[in-house]
Amino acid sequence: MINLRRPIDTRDRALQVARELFAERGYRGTSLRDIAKRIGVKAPSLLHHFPSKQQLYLAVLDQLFESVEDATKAIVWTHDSRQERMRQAVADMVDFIASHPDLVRIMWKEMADESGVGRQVLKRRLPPLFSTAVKFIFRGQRDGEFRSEVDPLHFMWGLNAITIGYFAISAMIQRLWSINLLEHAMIDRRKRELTDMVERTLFTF
Amino acid sequence: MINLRRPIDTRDRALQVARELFAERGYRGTSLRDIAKRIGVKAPSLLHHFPSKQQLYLAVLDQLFESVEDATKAIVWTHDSRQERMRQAVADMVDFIASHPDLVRIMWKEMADESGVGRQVLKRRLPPLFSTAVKFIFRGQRDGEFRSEVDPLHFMWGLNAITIGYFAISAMIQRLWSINLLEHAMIDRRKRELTDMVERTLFTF
DNA sequence: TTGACAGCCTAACGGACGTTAGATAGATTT
DNA sequence: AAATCTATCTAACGTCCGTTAGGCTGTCAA
Repeated sequence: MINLRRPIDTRDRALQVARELFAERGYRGTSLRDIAKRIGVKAPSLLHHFPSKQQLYLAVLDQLFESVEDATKAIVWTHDSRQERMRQAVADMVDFIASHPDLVRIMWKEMADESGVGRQVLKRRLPPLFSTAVKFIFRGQRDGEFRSEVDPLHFMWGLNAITIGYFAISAMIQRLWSINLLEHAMIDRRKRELTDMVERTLFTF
Repeated sequence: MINLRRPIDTRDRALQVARELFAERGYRGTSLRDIAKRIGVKAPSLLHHFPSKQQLYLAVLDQLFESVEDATKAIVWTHDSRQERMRQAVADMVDFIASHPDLVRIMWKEMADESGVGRQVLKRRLPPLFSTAVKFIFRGQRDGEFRSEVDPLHFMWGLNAITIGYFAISAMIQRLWSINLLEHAMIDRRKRELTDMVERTLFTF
């Protein structure tokens, strides 16, 4: 009989499908059998590639954080003013988030969940991301480009809520108002709204 | 033997404990046995008061929406300018949310979840709440108090994310930065930040 | 006084889940 | 050619879950 198995594929497909399902239904709402079925494989086969369901989830989470960290690194190195770089960062952030809808939903579920499986991963990988942004804002304040009465960390928590949180509920908005926040026009509008907000609350003029 | 049972209590206690646990661990992460144990009762006894776990959850959700609707009604009827009423509404909203931490977390989980049990409840009760706010902003725009280039519905989604979303992750912030967002000083700060933001992005001066 | 009922209990059912054991078959290495 | 390894399978185990059946007991109305 012809060999229909493509060994290396299964692991990658598992990561991809797991990401989709975890984003949609959460960790507890997704069974290994669900993931396996969508790949066209039986559940125990997944445990050949990952030691447990929990480890599979953590692998997904790690992959997401890596793409976030890559995106973050890509933002920082330009020679514009800090105000211009901030504007650009917000726009890039929206683009990135909009093109990774699964990421936003998993990340947000993990942040909002108290009994989350990924607590350790968040504890390790989230503070450095915020720290980078906080330092950036702090330097801007020192140089008089950003308002000094703004608390950088609080500002970032708010910005986090209004970008990630905003898109995390896009599925509900689609259901209730039949408006797709991930559409091109909507993303552009959101970019403008957020940039405006950041300019008005953070920038000195 | 003395009768230690206080019949009416159990139902109320169940609603209260269920609200706490659903907020903390989500619908799927909370079992009837968990809820029952915390009340000091066995699981099947809960089904004497509620026909199923799902109905218990929906009862919790209904209760939450009622308190939100009550709070909303309390805001509207003053005779100040719309700008002043908006400022007041934001402050009241923060106070309300901070004093109902369970509400925020359940509501947010429900909004972010695609397979949520409470979809129907949200579909019925969320749009009217937003509609009230949207009409208010719309009238303010007509009278020149609010910027006309702001889209009221988008603005409200953003405001929703930055208030509810912000507090929904307070447990994580406590864990990662040892800062309690629900403390008095933090709530006041948040009130000021949000009022500032709303003034700067929505108000005409 | 008695019968209905409310509120709890124990026991257990059926199903879903994560996981393990062990077999099989093709690919790779020796 | 033989041995080993890799990726899958089937079968099943133990656990947890929501829910049901049925029994007990104290309360209260007729």
